Amino acid sequence: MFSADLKRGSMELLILSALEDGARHGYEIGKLLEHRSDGRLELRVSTLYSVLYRMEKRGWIKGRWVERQGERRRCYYTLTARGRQVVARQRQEWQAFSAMVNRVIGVSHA
Amino acid sequence: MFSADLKRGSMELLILSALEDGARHGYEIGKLLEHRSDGRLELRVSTLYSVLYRMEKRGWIKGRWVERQGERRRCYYTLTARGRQVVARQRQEWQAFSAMVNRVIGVSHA
DNA sequence: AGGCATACTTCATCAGGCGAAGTATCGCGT
DNA sequence: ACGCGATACTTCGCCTGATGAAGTATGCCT
Repeated sequence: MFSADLKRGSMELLILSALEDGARHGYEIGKLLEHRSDGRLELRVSTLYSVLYRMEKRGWIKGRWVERQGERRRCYYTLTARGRQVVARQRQEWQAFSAMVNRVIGVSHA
Repeated sequence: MFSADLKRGSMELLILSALEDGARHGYEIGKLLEHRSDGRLELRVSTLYSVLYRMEKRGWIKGRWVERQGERRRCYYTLTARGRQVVARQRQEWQAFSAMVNRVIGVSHA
């Protein structure tokens, strides 16, 4: 629904924010974010997993494979200490940025 | 100051919004946006002009060269009818998007 | 004359979201 | 038993758009 370019700067933050209240696996993160946005945010699987792999490689999150009887294999991700710093930083940057844009594009520049 | 990825989805809108109250040339647009954002938004010249060329090719804006005695040559851009539609559409999309993100990354998901 | 601001141009690079195609398992209805 | 949709993840190549770097040229101030 929203353009890819719009999402570019915030995919990491959105995904990280889904991990703030505990471990989740990829598919779950996707569904959660779609739910939290009332279906307005659509996450493509390729995007979702590529962001997760990238963030794990950077040490922001840590994945743990869980295989149980009668369940599909899933990789549960948790935030690292570094990841917590990153999400705080990105949240702050996003809020400053969105406030700035909203102000600059706002109506009254008379 | 803000990351390139963050800016990705909003450069066009920011620049278009600078043209809503009349014709301006490239350099002027850059300075205006920097001023309106209290210096927080830094526009690179290469970005600025490439966005302008792109938008003109798409018919959102129309450039007009002005050369006067004792002045440098400047290209003044104005919004086209199509451009007015685009800026309205992009503003709406941006506002919906930023509201959605702010809500999704917001603190309380207990 | 020198230096800085003004004003625009061109081009190669790079990262990130996405489409497409694939693998595999589980549960449900018929 | 069989098909189908949902679950869950993987890989790869494409395309777009912001950027850095380098360049051109002119006007103004000292």
